[in-house]
Amino acid sequence: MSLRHAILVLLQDQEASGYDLAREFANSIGLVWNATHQQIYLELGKLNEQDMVKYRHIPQDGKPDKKLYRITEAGRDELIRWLRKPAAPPRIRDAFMVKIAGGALSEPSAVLRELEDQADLRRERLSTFEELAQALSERNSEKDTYTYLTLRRGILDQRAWLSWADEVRAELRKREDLPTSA
Amino acid sequence: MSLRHAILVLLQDQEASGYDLAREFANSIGLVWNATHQQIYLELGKLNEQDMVKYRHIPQDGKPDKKLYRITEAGRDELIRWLRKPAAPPRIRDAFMVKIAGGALSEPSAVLRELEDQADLRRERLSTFEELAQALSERNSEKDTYTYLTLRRGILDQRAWLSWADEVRAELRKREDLPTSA
DNA sequence: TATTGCTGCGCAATCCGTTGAATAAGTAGT
DNA sequence: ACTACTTATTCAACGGATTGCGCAGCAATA
Repeated sequence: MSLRHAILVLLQDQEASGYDLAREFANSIGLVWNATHQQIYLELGKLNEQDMVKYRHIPQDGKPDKKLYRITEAGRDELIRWLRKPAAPPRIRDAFMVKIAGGALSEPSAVLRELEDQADLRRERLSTFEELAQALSERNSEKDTYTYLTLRRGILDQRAWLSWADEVRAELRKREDLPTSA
Repeated sequence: MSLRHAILVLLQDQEASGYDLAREFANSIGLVWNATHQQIYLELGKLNEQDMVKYRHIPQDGKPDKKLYRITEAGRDELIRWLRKPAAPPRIRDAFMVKIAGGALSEPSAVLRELEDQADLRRERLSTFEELAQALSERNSEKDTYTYLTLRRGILDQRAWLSWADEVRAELRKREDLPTSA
């Protein structure tokens, strides 16, 4: 349960609205933790009650008003406290992998089709991450090290997935056009 | 929400009790989806209500009675239907990665310590998977192909993580003993 | 002109998941 | 003899997460 901490990490160096955070969860931090806007607004509400964040109300015209949140001392303390204690290993929940495990029930060609869809996604992410990492490493500021390392994780992960996909492709093509064993 | 489907996949070729399934979730399929026994019993209850599975009540002496579940026609249909429709991309929730992203607040030495703990876990898993994959590829039966591919995924994943860890180590050692930028 | 999309916030219902506990009897170890 | 673990199932409470909906107005596109 550390959506709260992911939010606090993001608020560490910027003031942001719930909407801003939602966008960041879709991008940068989304690589590491994701959440919908409903969850984020809810959690911001709780964090506010607990004085971990506070906000300024910003009236806008043309657009709806917004609340710009920033982290408080108490929030930073909580974050540091959390950073100190060991994290539980991530729980794994990959529906596509469940499909592979149960793949004997499908036709190889159907599995291959979905594999390619997933591979497209991964390739897209890979190039996004690579571009971002490139940009970061050029202006080599001290502070971005951790963002860079996070991106590297994403990059290595996509590459690993794609080479696994190569293996699956090779394996399934042998079986394609053969009758299903179901 | 496809714990149900993971269960159906497991019941595809064996009759099993909730307890059996729980053990399998801790091992083989746990690599791909995990669940506690409470969840499994609950889901089996629901699946039973919906006639996707049925059970035989087996009285035992010495041990508590058990219910041996098997998949029904309706269950198999549901599974096939699910296999056909594209899977949503997995949601990512990795607390350790959130820590890296917010790492500027911690001391590098603390991050390194936790990195090594995680790395130990990964190395352990890696060798388990490698042994299992080895065993599977020796008795090369048609049917195990999918299990093998699932294991390969686990193997490549652990390796990718470990080489990422090498990068982190190299990067953080530069910063070790330097004052925190917080 | 109608539709879609973006900015921005929020509620309510429901479902999924975790934690903790209870029951019950056998077996293995100190 | 006592403790701990394994087999086997289930309940209760809570909190996290998803889905669906609603409001509101502006900009751009079809």
